[in-house]
Amino acid sequence: MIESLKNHILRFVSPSKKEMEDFLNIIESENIPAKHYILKEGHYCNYNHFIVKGCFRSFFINEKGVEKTINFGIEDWWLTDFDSFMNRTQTQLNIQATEDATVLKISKPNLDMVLKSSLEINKYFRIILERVRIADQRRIQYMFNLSGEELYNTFYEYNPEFVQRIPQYMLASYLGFTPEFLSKIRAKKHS
Amino acid sequence: MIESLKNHILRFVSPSKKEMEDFLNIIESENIPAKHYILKEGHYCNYNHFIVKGCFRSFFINEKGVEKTINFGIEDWWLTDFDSFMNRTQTQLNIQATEDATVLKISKPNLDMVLKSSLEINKYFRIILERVRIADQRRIQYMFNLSGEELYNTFYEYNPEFVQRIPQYMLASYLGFTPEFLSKIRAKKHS
DNA sequence: AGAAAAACTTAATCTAGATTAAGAAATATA
DNA sequence: TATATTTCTTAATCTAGATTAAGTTTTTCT
Repeated sequence: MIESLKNHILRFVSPSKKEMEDFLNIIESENIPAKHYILKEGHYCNYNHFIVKGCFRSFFINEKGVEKTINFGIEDWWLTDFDSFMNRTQTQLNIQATEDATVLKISKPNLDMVLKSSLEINKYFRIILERVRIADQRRIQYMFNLSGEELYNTFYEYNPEFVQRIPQYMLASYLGFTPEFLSKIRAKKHS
Repeated sequence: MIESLKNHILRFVSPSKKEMEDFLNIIESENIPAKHYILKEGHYCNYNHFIVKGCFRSFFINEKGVEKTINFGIEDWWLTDFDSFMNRTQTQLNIQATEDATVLKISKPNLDMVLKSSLEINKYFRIILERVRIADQRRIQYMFNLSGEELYNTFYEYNPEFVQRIPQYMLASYLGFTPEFLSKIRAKKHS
């Protein structure tokens, strides 16, 4: 199971045997049943999670009580609230499994320890973050420039299988509009 | 002038004398007059830029010909199109100085060379990217949850001096609405 | 200093998407 | 296999912000 993380690392960097072992040794694993949380508003985010199997969403609840989904995570993604994790602040986010899931996780002190001295693990996280940055920028660009309907069509085009995997109201929330509006879009599309 | 980059690095990491020198040695510098570009749509983004003095905006031009500002950069920020820079693809972005500016810049091959072996410089960019990630996530969260008026007020609250520094139409574009709407907000506020 | 260009304002009209509400399907649970 | 819960749909009404267009103010350049 830890193999999936090992393989992911090897896709990007080439640690020595010792470097890899030192890193994998401080990884913990956990099974999360569907609908359970790995992070809840008001708590401290103590782990960065690598998703081995399953799907998660991170969302916050606004002042009107509406859930706003800001990210999804699936297999081979790292998921955390960086703000809370790095700055040791209380999180405003909830991270919930949308289906039965397995994660590997690493605590802040353990991660700090490895990052203090391991060149390749630093490289690994730097590269991951570069890719995340590209994805975030692209998302911001889309949000600015596309209508709701275009956002849905674009998302569907690039992630057809994923759309089947989650309830529509979560996708609507992620794309920045209401579930009712998503229904409208789909009705239009299939007519 | 390269002192400002050196100081920035020392705020986050502790390279050896040699590590710092090797890095600073491959940095180039450039003065950019107001309105000039350091990146233009269709070109390859060959540099990551560290802003010593001045202000830049990165924007793309949509199919209707409207400029959409997706980022600003000021003193002590790194600015590039990561997608183009990392993946060696043609950029869709323009990066323009909004006032006379000075940048330090590093080419992709030179940066790759340093990152291959320097632990501290890898750490440095990893930490920068973690902070960028936090900012991006916060921005997405705001964009989802705040009205145009709230976005402006929040931005103004946290960056009062910066609002004076750029034309309003750029800020409107960055916040995701039209300059006319920003005028409306301000008229309301000052009445 | 004067002309041209760039930036900002105001106001009327229009529209994408929100809101509200009610019912229908689908899924989970006993 | 019935009941409860969750998810999805439809439709009427409403609103934040876009669009268009014209005029004004500010900045830049010669």
